[in-house]
Amino acid sequence: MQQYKHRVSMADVAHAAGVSPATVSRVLNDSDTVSSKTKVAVLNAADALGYVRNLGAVSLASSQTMTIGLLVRDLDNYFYGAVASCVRNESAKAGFDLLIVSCADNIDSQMHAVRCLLGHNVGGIIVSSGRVAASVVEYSAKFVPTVALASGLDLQTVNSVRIDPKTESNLAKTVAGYGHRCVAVTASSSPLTSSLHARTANFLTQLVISGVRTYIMSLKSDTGEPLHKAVDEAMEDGATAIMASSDAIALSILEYLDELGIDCPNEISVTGFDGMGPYGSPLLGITTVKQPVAELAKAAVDMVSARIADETIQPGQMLVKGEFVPGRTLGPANNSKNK
Amino acid sequence: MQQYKHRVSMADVAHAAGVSPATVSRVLNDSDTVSSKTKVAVLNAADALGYVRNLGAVSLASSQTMTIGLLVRDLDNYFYGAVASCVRNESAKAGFDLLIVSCADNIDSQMHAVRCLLGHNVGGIIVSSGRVAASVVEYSAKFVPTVALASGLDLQTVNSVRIDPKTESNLAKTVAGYGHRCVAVTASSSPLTSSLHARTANFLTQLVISGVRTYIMSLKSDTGEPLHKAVDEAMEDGATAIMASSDAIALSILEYLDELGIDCPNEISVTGFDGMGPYGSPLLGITTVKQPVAELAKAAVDMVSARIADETIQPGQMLVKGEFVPGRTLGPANNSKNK
DNA sequence: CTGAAAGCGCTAACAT
DNA sequence: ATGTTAGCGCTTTCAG
Repeated sequence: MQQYKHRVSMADVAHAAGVSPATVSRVLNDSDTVSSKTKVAVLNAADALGYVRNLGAVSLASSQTMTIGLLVRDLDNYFYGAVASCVRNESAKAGFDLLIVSCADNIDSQMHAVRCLLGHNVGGIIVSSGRVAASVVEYSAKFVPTVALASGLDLQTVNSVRIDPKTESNLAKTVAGYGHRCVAVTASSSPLTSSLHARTANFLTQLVISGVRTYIMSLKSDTGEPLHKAVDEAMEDGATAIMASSDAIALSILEYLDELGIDCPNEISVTGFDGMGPYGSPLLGITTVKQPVAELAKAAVDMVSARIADETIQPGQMLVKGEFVPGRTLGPANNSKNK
Repeated sequence: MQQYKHRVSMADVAHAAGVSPATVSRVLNDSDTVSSKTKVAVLNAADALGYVRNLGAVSLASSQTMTIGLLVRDLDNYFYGAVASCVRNESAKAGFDLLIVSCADNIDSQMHAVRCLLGHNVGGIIVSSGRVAASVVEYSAKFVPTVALASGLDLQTVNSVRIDPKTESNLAKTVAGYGHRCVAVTASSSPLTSSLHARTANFLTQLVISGVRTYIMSLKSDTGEPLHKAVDEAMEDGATAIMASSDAIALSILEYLDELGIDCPNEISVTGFDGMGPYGSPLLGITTVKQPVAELAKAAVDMVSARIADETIQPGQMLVKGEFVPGRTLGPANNSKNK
């Protein structure tokens, strides 16, 4: 534990303004039962002394809060950065402060992050990450309204906003429509995701329905050697297309194919998911789906604030539509066998 | 203000474990003066009741804190996301919780963000954004140890960690070395950045030294119409190379050139800065400089924690080296005139 | 319209 | 080794 500088307190401001602490509190809380003269005096005193409100004391005394928390696992991922950015904007509009905490890829770190948020008395928590354990989200939901944003989690106790699974099926259909008969799908394995990631599952389901042979590329990390090996194996197994569960993974795959001198999409097709920022650039030309982040964020903030305002509201689920981004990395199948 | 659910308090845990609140506090603070039997009893009770520590009350009572704050302006920017991610990892290693708040591009929002962090009793603040006003950073420094990370700000009261300006000069030299005699440099204008962004200034200085004619591309936003217009004008003015102050801007420029059917680098060269994630991809091939984010983050966290631990330490500055990334967007000059 | 006093959850002497 | 007490900065009845 470390000291932090003793700061100006409400009592100091009260003293300087020649009023009682209670009055200062009233002024700061915009109470209408204060004369405008004292209001001005207090505000001036606060300003002159450089007063900063102790939010911990405020929520301690009032059992109230104007802040919500955002838990993200990976800010080093453009998609979640964009999510955080949008969630902040929406929170601000709704009059809430947003506290963002990020965590590592293990339960302990995630639980710690949730407790940190709860410890700061957030009124609600938005969790955004496919790789946050369900138990962590459910734990959060025991204390405050919790919403899973773009997470693939489907829990009764928790609100969720995510992209319509049809968007994922449609992408799979499109791939199948290009004549691919053996398609590999990436599956990020994490100590936390016991079940298959929802997106991967949706891809697979549709591919199977479309009569396509599927191959699961199990990835321990999103980049590097393991990915290379998985790509090699998928191709050996006859896959003519790879459906990556994110643009970041798709890009890594494309880079590897480029290194190998394998032509995409003529020898093998690759699709991504997210369609954000640089990944959606026409210069990269990734065939992908653009997630409507702003819409997702707005829905998430609306949900938490509604449930904070009215405790009787039950958690609900919501789906938004993604937009197909054509790109140049998806092409007809069988070319590899023709050459 | 909104209610938040009444939670289990230390008194409840104490009661359940049949001890006094003080003992619970001792257990939670890992005091060695507690018998292992009671320790276990308390821990079990806390667990059974779902106890979550009220961090506000803790810092209120102890005037101590184990959390530091990170202020970023734009999480919707891969570079700052990466920074946030690294800062979190380093903080965790140092035993600090990290509270991240992001803000909008105006002083009010930034001041609010700093106050939010201070209000939650952070022991120190790391500010990461070129576009955060100096006054905001100095305000923060009045209360807690503050470090500017990769910001271009150079203030006495504040620590700073940034990339060595030589890295920027060297990039400019390299551009000049390719024979460019009229080079445009992007300058993001913001209500907050009164002076020129440090990076832009460093580019310009070196270009002038190298005897190159310079042209300043004033950008109101990093993308869209204004950018297009600025590119048009720079080219009309005879620029054969554009030095963008970030990869994101460079990419937007490259996309526009592509739209126009202008060949890069044969007709005009473009360089970026940051070299992170997708922007550093060989598939994009941007000639840029890679910022050592992990190193920057580590230095920043080291600085705050050192100053939190020892108040007498004076704020210092630190420079780290960036790494040149060749790419394919920088080529010899004059081609446009030859054709 | 304003002040006095109690108490939020916790820690830190001081007792024992 | 553990309990008692005061008080951190604030809000909130309750008086006036």
